[in-house]
Amino acid sequence: MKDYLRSIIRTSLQQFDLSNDDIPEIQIEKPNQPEHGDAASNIAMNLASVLKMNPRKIAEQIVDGLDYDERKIQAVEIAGPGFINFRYAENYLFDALSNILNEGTSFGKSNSLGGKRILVEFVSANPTGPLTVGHGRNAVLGDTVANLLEWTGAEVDREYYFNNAGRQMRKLGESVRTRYLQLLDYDVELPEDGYEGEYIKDIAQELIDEHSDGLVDTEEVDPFKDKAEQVIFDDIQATLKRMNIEMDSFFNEKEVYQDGSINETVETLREKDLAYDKDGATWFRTTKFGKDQDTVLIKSSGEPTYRLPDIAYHANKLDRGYDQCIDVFGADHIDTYPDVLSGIEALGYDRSKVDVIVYQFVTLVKDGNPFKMSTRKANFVTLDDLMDEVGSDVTRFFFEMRDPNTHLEFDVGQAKEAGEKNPVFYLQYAHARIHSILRKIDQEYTFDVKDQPKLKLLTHKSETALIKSLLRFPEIIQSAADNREPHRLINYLEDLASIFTSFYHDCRILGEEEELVQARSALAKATAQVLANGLEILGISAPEKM
RNA sequence: GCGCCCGUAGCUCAACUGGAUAGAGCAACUCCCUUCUAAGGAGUAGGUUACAGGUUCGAGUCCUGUCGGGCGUACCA
Repeated sequence: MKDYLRSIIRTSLQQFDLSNDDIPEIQIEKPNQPEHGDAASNIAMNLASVLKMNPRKIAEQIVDGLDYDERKIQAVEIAGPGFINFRYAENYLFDALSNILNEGTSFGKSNSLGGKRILVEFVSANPTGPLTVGHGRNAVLGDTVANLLEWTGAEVDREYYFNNAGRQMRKLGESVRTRYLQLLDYDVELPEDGYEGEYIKDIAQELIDEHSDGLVDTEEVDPFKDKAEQVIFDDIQATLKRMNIEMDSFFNEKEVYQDGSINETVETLREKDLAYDKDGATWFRTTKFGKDQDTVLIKSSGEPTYRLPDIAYHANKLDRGYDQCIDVFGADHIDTYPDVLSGIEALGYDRSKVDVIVYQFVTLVKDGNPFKMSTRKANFVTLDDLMDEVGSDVTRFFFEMRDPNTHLEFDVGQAKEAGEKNPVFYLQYAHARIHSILRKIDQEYTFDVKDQPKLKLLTHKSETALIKSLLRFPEIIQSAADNREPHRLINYLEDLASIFTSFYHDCRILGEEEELVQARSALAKATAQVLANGLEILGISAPEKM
């Protein structure tokens, strides 16, 4: 419909002497006030300075030149400083409703990203401990954005990038070894900066179950580290699965070392004079890309910093033929990704193919005070704990309902309480209510399948409002996907559920004239479908009974 | 010090990328279950959109400055 409005406005604009450059994007939006119609354009105001005319005058001329289909548009009005307001025709609404019922589980899907292959990289937590609520925002955001992109036609792969080498993993192995020895009554102390979590003891216990005291004399950390990695990864995957997240691939940082691309990357940068040696280290000329300082790629110890494998990894992604790579990470990485972009640009890739979703940190509040989480110090709240308390639907919803770009406060003490009266139930409840009615209709009525519902009977203002809300669904998905902002979908679904509830109170279904029962049940069914499709994208269940 | 993000009702957050009278949910108060699920509904109250300027037909949204909070600013990841 928006496209249709844009096209007829564009046609009418031909009466003005305007070059294409002078015509701004034609914006169509839904007015806040119902009296202002179903759709509005501010085009006349935008053209006022170009045409040097009074915007209302421009609006009048545009409207005079509008050639619109009366089966779609019932009325066009000019209001305020020069808004052009459109009212949809009833027939259009009925056609749209019938279209929703026909499309069913695919209603809302589009092909705007058709043919595009997109890689979404998210979670990417190193296997040093269980996933915490801090990771939760990343995990849910990444998965939901991936779902949104799939609904707009893209072919999406989900990837988890990790590093099982390096200092932190070594500390982890040492910590397991210490706990192992302690469980066997040896008097040893946890190393400095060791991992203090209870889960380390569990891993040590597993080693005892498998090897008894056979590892007591093992000096190398590897057997402990490898066991820890395996146990922790199993745990992480179980947590993800519980949250309805399934990765397509896991990428070990080690791969970019083994296939030589680390070296290639450095060599290429050297050839282009973007890398050089100084003080025993290898530096990346990030000053060429607008930074204040150059950045170390390889430390004087010979060990690369994380930036180098990051650059090689992103090049690897693009080599795999993705049209777009999306990274999801927290605000603490905000200063590092420009280096990665500069790096792949230097290697000859198109940096616009890498897109980054930065989300702000989750602030944990316990007993009214904020506190810092640290995996190493074991003061964290795991996602599993959270799901034990409130379930996975509430957990996902919680991370999806807020703008990624704002700080999110999470009160542990109120988690369960919030779980009991969480807005997610409002959506699920509306869905369950509809199915309850549909079950009763199934029992009490037998509509002839060939008998199309007489949608023309749906003229109550609550019915009209509900239909109008339903048909916005596809454009909501589009904007949520384009902006990588799942909370837009949540806001919409809450609004829809609220409009449905008004309909539910104003318009009875059971016990009315049979034709009206059929028409209203069709409307209810379409509503349930949209709620279910929306919840599907959010990775949240849509129960038929509650 | 410098860079990025945030500041909206008592609390947690929206506001369709600059639109018309800034909205929900909790919490508070008043009502509504002989009616398809009360996990619901109707209503009351609650605001100088941190502050000060600026840009224009129009600013919560854009620009400048101030204040407050978060995160960075490593040869850590």
